[in-house]
Amino acid sequence: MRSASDLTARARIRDAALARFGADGIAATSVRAVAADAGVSAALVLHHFGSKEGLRQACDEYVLDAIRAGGDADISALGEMLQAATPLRRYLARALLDGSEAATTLFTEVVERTERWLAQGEAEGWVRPAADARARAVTYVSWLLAPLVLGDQVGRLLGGDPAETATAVRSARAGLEMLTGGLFADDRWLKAFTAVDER
Amino acid sequence: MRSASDLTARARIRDAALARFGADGIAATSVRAVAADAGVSAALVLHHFGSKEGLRQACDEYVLDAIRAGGDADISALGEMLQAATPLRRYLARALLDGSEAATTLFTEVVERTERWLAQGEAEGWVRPAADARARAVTYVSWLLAPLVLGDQVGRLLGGDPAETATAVRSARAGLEMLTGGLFADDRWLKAFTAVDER
DNA sequence: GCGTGAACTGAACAACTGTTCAATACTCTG
DNA sequence: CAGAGTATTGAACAGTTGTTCAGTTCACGC
Repeated sequence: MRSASDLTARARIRDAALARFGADGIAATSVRAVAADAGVSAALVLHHFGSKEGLRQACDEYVLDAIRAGGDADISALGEMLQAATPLRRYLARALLDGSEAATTLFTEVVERTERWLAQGEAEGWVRPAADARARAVTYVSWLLAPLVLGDQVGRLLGGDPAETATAVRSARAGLEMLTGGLFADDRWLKAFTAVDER
Repeated sequence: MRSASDLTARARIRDAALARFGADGIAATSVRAVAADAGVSAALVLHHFGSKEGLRQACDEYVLDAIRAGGDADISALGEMLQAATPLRRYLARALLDGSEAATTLFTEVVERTERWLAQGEAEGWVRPAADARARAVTYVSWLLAPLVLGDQVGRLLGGDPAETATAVRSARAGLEMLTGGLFADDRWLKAFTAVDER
């Protein structure tokens, strides 16, 4: 963990913004609050990033780069990456909900990578065939991101110790079990859903 | 669909707040904006709800009641309920992320109801046994809520037509298939995860 | 009709917002 | 050392924020 003082002011501001934006939301965070966290004046924030919107975009790009840098290997790397960097996680969750441009790009990228990955698995026999490959990829990715976005709620009900890694692992394992063996032993719900859907 | 003018001013304000809070976030929404949407003065909003925070709590309670009223039968009823009421959905997603008291209560309630439901299914043989029943229930609920919270992203990649019901159904079906048959045909990922976890 | 209380309003207030600007401190190049 | 350019600041700005308040309109029981 790097200390706050050896970073350039610009980087300190960006980190402070990332944390504040993630914790309280962008609209609820003032430029002055970010400046105070970074130990600089509000004017300097604007000097470096032009405007609050510019600061937000800088955060977007930083998160995007950070995830792209770590996530080239496979999907699980992205998961580990996100588990490690809590402020990043929170910010990303907000960005996804607010529909920022960077978040939209990221979501699209991850979905497409996942769709290819699942198609490959299907060809090699370790992924079951799907009726709607696109919908499956989208749903799978949103499931991957769910504990991230709802991290506070999930963490609270699974022990809620500050070291979130343990609870994240517990949740990930439960998810993997459902995806491996299935949750339902027969297709009663699938049938019921189909029946309702055809109406 | 009820028209805006037959409602009491208080109800109109609450509905306007629900929509605005959900669309833009609470911090980004001003009391004056809500008042304008409801066709009243800003002072009247404060007269009825005391403060902006009071207005938020009223929204919380309203959402909680609306969901409780419809969701007593089983889980799928909650799903349909949420699909129908888009403004409610959006507001709930924000509330879950912000960790409001009502959202926390709701999440806890749903998890506990789900855990009992899954335990019953396990006893009756239509749900596969789980190593960690609690973690499974929490994860399952967060998966249920994922397309809700990430609705904009999911909708965009699955056609994005304004009638969101169609895409929601598509996503729900893909999810149900994964939960019924499983996604992975063998346990390679589960084994890999266990191996990493034990380190 | 009359009064009483609720619904409702416009104007005002202090605090805070993002942003600008002139001025100062700092760091490196020539 | 001179100077150019960057980093950094405090003070000020116009606009918006949540909230207050005195006053007006309205409906209804006596």
